[in-house]
Amino acid sequence: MARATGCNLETIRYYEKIGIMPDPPRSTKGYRSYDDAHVKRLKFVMRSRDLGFSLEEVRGLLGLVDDRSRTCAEVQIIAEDHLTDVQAKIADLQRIERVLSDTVARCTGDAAPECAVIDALLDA
Amino acid sequence: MARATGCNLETIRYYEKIGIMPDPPRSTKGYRSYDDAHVKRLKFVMRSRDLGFSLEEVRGLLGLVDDRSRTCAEVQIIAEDHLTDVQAKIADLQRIERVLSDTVARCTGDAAPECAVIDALLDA
DNA sequence: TCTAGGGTCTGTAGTTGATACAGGCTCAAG
DNA sequence: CTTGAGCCTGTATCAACTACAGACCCTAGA
Repeated sequence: MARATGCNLETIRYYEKIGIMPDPPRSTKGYRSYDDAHVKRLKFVMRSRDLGFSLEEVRGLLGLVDDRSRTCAEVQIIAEDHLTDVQAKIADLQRIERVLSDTVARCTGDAAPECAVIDALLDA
Repeated sequence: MARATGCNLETIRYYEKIGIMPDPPRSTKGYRSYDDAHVKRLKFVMRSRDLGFSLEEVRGLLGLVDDRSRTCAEVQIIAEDHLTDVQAKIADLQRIERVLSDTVARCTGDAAPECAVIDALLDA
């Protein structure tokens, strides 16, 4: 399954340990055997993680996948909360980017021991 | 010093343990006593962390503060590397934001068990 | 003088999301 | 029959803290 999905082997076992992935059936020698449903679930997890959902959020989303009697409204809440988080992080990073690029621009970059970046950090 | 800087008490001791902050002199009963230089250094660390520098990067910056014979060019390298990282993170998050907001927009948000977000994660 | 409350001290464990072994078993090819 | 690869479990490690436990210490009020 690691090869099929590109997911790290240890990560799959980690997901199993924390209950994100189910315990798969084992061969007589104890080897895990996975089927298409496992692969599909893992891909779901990977895509969710790639979109920045935390494992707890993924757990919530999986609960909604597993129990299709639950509603779109529940999913919407999780996704919108996450979207808000992402937007806040973007705003934060953009602020940082502004400060950094302003300061770096004032850097002469020469061999002198005076530096605009250090000064900004010392005196801001 | 925690009160003076707004830094968590445990965090200050953590910085001391890992060598970001120097071991302060102690009273006879073993209480730490800090002076203005400590406060200034801690504020430097806090501002650097706030700008997203890792503790290792902060350590590098502090080295340049401590040894003013070193150059502006060295600082510029650290700061520009970090700026590149920040810009990459912003781009990543903006991609995520696009996908998320597109998907959430297709969410009906009603009581039905069908959900555009789940479908996107399942079938993408 | 006693006591209650807050502060400080050290040291250790927990957090998130993995990743990296160590040490052992199994399996297929040459 | 060996060699190399793969799998198994379990534990340790990473960043950057945070949260205790259990022990002191210090000051203010009764």
